[in-house]
Amino acid sequence: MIDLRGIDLNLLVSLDALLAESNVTRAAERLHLTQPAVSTQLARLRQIFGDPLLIPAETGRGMTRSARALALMEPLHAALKNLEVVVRHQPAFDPHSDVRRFVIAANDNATSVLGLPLMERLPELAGQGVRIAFVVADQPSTAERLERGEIDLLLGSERMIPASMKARKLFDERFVFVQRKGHPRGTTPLDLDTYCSLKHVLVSTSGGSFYGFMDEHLDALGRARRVALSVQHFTLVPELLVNSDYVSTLPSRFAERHNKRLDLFELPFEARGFTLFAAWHPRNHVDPALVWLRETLTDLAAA
DNA sequence: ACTCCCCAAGCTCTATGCCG
DNA sequence: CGGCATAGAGCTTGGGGAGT
Repeated sequence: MIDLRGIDLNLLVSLDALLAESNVTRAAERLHLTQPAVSTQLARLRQIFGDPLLIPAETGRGMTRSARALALMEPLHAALKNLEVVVRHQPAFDPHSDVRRFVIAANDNATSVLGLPLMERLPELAGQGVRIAFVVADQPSTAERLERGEIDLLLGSERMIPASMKARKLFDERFVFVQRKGHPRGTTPLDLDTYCSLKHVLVSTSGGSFYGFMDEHLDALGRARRVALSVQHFTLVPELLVNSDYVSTLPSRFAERHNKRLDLFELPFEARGFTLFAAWHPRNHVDPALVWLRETLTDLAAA
């Protein structure tokens, strides 16, 4: 049972403006009310919360948010935004004028192939108000963080997507073989014997493993390769390869981003690829800001 | 169920006090 | 002086109770 007796929800809208402005007069302008009206609202809010919320600064100019006020800012704003979505169903999102922070969880492959293009093009796609934080998708807490609203969007392959989330396919991915430009192997097409004889760098996103998808495929063929190094981050591999004779097997889009320094070859055996998805909490399905973000990423994935 | 009326609440504005 | 708080007067709005 939700009990909000005695609380005028419009007061919370005023509080949202007060906390954003830290200034009664400017909050009043924003709310299309007079300064005394908002001042009395602030007095009522102080009563309700049992906290000064805004404290007049020592200098006599400006006000400072109390600790309680600071803690309230984000959740209150998010709650009011959610409420607006429910009530109005579709408040428009304008990336060029609206203020919004997005948190995207992804491994460094997805961050490289989708995040970097997004970051590079952000200045033309959105205004100063749109900021994006990329965070590591660390299973299994990702699902909980999506649930709590700490993460807006998860980029990952099918096995990373919690069943309770909505998801959209971004693209199919396949693996390619990579070696540095000028590698002593030469640039002829790769055969299975050569592949197995080279020293491989494996990306183990869970960390520490020397046995990956490719090794499963080789197993099935009754073959094996030499995995000399295991790293947890895709982004380390190009640097490692250009300064050595190590080779690797990488997702093709990631490899293409480094084609100035690395040569790409088809694998000498059939290897299963994967599909990259964007996933989000069902409550955000109609949030226009997240609809925009998903559309933008889908466009970039298709480009 | 509907209408009418009263009252409380909250808005407006102006004026003014207070504080650094 | 700038900015917030408060007071008083007048107005509108909406809820609740009483009467039909």
